[in-house]
Amino acid sequence: VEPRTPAAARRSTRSDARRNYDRLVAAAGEAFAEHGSQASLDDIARRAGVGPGTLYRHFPAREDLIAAALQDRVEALCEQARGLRDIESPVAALGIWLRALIEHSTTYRGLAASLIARQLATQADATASSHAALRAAGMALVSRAQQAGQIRADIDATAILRLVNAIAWASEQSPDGPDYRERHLQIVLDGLRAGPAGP
Amino acid sequence: VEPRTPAAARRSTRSDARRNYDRLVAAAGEAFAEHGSQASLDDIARRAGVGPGTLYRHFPAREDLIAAALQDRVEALCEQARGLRDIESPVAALGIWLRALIEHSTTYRGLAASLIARQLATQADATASSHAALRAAGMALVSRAQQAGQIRADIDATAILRLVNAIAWASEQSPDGPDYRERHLQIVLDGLRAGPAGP
DNA sequence: ACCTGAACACCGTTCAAGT
DNA sequence: ACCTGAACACCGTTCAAGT
Repeated sequence: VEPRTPAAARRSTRSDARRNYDRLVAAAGEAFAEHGSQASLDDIARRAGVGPGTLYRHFPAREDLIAAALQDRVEALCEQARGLRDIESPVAALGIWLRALIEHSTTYRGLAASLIARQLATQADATASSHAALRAAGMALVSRAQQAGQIRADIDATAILRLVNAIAWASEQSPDGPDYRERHLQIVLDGLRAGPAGP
Repeated sequence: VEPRTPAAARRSTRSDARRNYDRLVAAAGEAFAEHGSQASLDDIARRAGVGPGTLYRHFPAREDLIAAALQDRVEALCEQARGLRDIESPVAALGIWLRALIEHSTTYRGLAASLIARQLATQADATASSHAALRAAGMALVSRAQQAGQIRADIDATAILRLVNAIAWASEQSPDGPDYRERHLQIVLDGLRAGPAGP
């Protein structure tokens, strides 16, 4: 078996494989939007008109399927991060991007817990995934703000991304979630600005 | 059927019912400690030596079983909150208690997501549960710090508890979780102190 | 090389039959 | 009043048989 990664399967020469891949990604996008990132894989295969084995062949883990369904959005976020390098204040740029990241993490219900948590905010194994670029983009923005002395330097970028992702997770817990995301982010940004000693 | 709530079943007069209740709680505590709050309910019933129907009779939802297994710890946390009313600085008292809350939320893997999130940090339906007292204790400590002008007042206590619980959740995401809990809490506390306008 | 779908293991939940 | 355990529905995952 050659194509172990979704990327390889996507580049397959066989038209039926390529077609199944696309159908699965489209079906997954619908199912995740309806039922959250824990949507039934059987149901996704059924929607796509393929057997469950075909789904597993293309996407060995649920995370791979989620990542594929999110690919366009992830690339857009990376692009936005590149554009924000030109902004005057590093901490302002960081705030804008973290806000967009929270929105991304709440694209599907359960997403913050499913995918982002592991691939965005841990040191390990995020290397091969499409979210590696997202993680790198976030870390660059954090580093820039830290080197400018605008946010505290006694915490690493990974942990900051994890905390911000936790805000996205928390916003799923309350019926009026979106209203609090902004305030939570504001509190964390203020806390990052305050420095280790406090105000 | 009379005893719908765990509390009612606990007070049952029949000795076999009472014994099964106790066995289930003990088995649940072990299983949750081993496999997290998503441990198999079938396995818990097996450990307790009862049929799955008996488990459901005593604990209609997984949350009821978790709450029962945590009852002693919850009461201890409430007791600690009462003691902290005597401390000089309201914000210092709040910090101490929130630290203990995070520790509580990480008693079992997945606990922050399972139980606390809904029963501690949402406006709705937490009334009847044993966690209602926990929620009330936390809100009192927050209010006291707000009224003393030590933390910002532009966010309600429920949302603050949700954010702090999110820290507990986040600490499960990294292998070196405990190390970052303290720093995350410090950032949030600094952000709460900073006030709406920033430093 | 890829697809299919039956098969397996596991789990949550219900309920008729017991005592 | 409570317990039991079989039964059902559903799901993730694997794999032998196909093309």
